[in-house]
Amino acid sequence: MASGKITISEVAREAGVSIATVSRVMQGRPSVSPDLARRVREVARHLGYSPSPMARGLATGSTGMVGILVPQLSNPYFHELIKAIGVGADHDGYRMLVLESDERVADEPDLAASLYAHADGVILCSPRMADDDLERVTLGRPRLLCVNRIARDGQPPGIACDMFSPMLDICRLLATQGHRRVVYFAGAPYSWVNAERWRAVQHSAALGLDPLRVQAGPSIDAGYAATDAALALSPTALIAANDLCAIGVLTRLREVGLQVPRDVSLTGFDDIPFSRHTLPALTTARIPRLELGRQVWAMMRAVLADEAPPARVLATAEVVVRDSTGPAPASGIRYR
Amino acid sequence: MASGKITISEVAREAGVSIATVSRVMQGRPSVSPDLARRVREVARHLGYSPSPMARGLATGSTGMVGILVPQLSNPYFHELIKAIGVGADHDGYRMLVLESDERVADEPDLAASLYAHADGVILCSPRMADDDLERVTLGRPRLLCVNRIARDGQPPGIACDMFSPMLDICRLLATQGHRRVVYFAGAPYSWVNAERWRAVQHSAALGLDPLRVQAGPSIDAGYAATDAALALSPTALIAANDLCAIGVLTRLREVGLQVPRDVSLTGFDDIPFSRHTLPALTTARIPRLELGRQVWAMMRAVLADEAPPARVLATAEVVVRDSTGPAPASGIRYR
DNA sequence: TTGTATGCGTTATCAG
DNA sequence: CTGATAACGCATACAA
Repeated sequence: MASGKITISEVAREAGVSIATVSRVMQGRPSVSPDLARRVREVARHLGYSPSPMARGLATGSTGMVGILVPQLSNPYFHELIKAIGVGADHDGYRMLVLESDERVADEPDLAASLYAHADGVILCSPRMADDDLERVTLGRPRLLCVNRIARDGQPPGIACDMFSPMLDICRLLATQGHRRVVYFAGAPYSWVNAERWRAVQHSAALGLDPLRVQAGPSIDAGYAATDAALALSPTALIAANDLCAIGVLTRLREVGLQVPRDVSLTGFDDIPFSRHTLPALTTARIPRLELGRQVWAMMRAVLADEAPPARVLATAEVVVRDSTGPAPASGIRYR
Repeated sequence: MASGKITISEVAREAGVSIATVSRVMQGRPSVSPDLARRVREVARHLGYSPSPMARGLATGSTGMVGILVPQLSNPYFHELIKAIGVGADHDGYRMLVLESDERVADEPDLAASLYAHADGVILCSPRMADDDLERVTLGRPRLLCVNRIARDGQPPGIACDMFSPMLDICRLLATQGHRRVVYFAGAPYSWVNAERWRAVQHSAALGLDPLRVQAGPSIDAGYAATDAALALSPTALIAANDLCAIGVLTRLREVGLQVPRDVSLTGFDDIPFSRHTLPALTTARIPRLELGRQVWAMMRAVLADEAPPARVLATAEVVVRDSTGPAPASGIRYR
C-alpha cells in the first residue's frame, strides 16, 4: 500500500525484534511464535514494508523472474503463448520478464543474455538465431528452454509443436479440392517453424501438388507485399506461413479483384483470434497454445528445481477449415 | 556470451587488480589507465563476466527497469504503445517490465505495487481502478505515471490523449451522413477512456443525433455479443468503444444479414493494424501512439531524474474515414 | 523460539 | 590512478 523505502531493520526496530525474526515472518516460516508473528506482520503492514526483491535476490541467488524472448509481440500468437505460460508462472509465484527481438535476429543473443542476467530461467520462443549462436547462448546456462525450435544437438532442451503434419493436412485438403499449383508465402527467414511448414508444403508434391514459393514474412504487410509475385506464378491456392501474413494477402487479393475462394484459395497458420473475423474466415491450423504453455511451464519448473529436463514433448496442431478454401477454379486462375 | 556465475572478484584476481578497478572499468569511468582498462576488459570478456543486476541494484538503489501495467496485451493498441515507450527506454538503457491486469480491476493495485518493487519507475496505462485506489497506490511513490487516465486531483501525473473531440468528430461525420439514432457500444466499465468516448457520444445530441448505449466490452467477443441488443434499438449507426469491439460487431452484423454501411454504419476507435483489413475497412480514430509513447518516456525520464513532472500534455487523435460508414438508409434499418 | 553474525556482488567513499 | 573497505537489504547457518 505504501512506499518502498522501509527496510527490514526499521520493521525490526519498530517491532522490537531482530531482523532475522522479521525475515522469518515475511517468509511465513512456522518457527515463530504466533503472537510475535502477528505483531511483526502488523508493524510491517502499518509501515508499508515490502521486502526488496533485489536484496532478497542477492541473498538467495534467485530473482523470482523468468525471462521470455519472442520475435514479435505484434503477433497475437505469441502473447497468447506468453499468457498461457504465465498461468503456471503466476501460480508458482514467478514474474515474467518479456522481451521482443522484433525480428532483429542479430540482437537475439544479447537479449537472451540480458534476460538471463535478470531471471532465474529463460524461455526462448521461436528463436531465429543460427544454431551456432544458439549453442553459444546455451553454453553455461543450464536454465534455458526453447519453444518451437529444434536445435542441432537438442541444446537447449525444450518443446516444439508438430507443424509438419498439420501443414501437410492443409495441403491434402487443397489437393482433394482439385488444386495443383500452390504458392507458399515464406515467413521469417531463419525460423524453424517456417522451415517446417515449407518442408511440409514441399512434401505435398507426393499428394499431387505442385508447390512453389515466394518470400514474404511473418506480418500483414509482408503478405500484402508478396501477393503480386505469388499471383504471377498462376496458382489456384495460396498457403501463407501464418495468419498475419494471410490477412495481408487477403486484402491484396481483394484489391486486384480476385474472390476467395472462388478464384483462389488461401490458408493461414496459427489461428489467431482475428482469423475468424476476416471475410472470408480463414482456413488455418490451430496450435494449442494453452496446452503448449502448460507444458512449457512444467518443463521450466523442473529446470528451475534442477531436475533433469523431461523428454521433449510435441504437441499437435489441428486444421481448422473455414471459408477461405474451396474447389480449384475449373479454368485456372482468373487474373487480370 | 557465457554463464553468469563469474563475479567481479574473479575478474579482479585474474587480472591482478582490485575489484574497485574492475568496477570502474565496467562502468566505463575515465579514471583508469587505458592499458589497465583494456586488460581488464579483455579478462572480463574472456571469462564471460557480466555484472549482476541485483548486486548493482542493491548498491546503487536502482534497478534499471521501468514497470508498465496495461489492462490487456491482447489489444494491439497497448503493445504498440508499449513499443513506442520502449524506444526511448531502450535508448536510455532501461528495460521494461510489462504486466497485464487482464481487466481484473481488483488486482491492479497489487500488480502496480509489485511492479514498483522491481522497477525504478512505473507507468500505469489506462488503469481502471477507482480514484481512491489510484490515490492509495500513488501514495509515497514519486515515480508513478499515468497514461490515458485523468485522476481526481491530478495524481499521479501523466499524459492523456484527447478522446473527446475525435469521437465528436466521428459523430459529426455520422450526423452529416443523415444518421440520427446511434448506439454506443460501451467498453471497459471503469475506463476513463471509455467514459470520455461515451461523454462525446452523448454530446452529439447537440449535433442532432439520438445517442443510445449498450454495454459491451473492450474485446471482439464483447462486441459480437452485444450486437443483437444494439440492433433491437433500431439504430442506423453503431459506434464501438474501440476497434476490437467493432470487429466483433462486424461479424455479427454479417451473420444476421446486414450490410455495412448500406444497412447500418459502424465505427471503431484506436486504428489497430487489423482495422484496415476488415471488410469493409473500419472507420476509426487514430491515436498517435508513437508520439504518445515519446512523450510518456520524456516524462518518465524526467521523473526518474527527480525533475519536476512537466505539465500534463494532451496528444490528439484524428479520425480515419474508411468504408464502414455511409449515408443512413432512407427507410431506417432493415432488420429481419 | 529468537538473536548474532556472515555473506551475496556491486558501488562508492576514502586513503594512498 | 588505484586499492581497501564500508554500505546496500536480506537470508541463513550458528548460537543461545
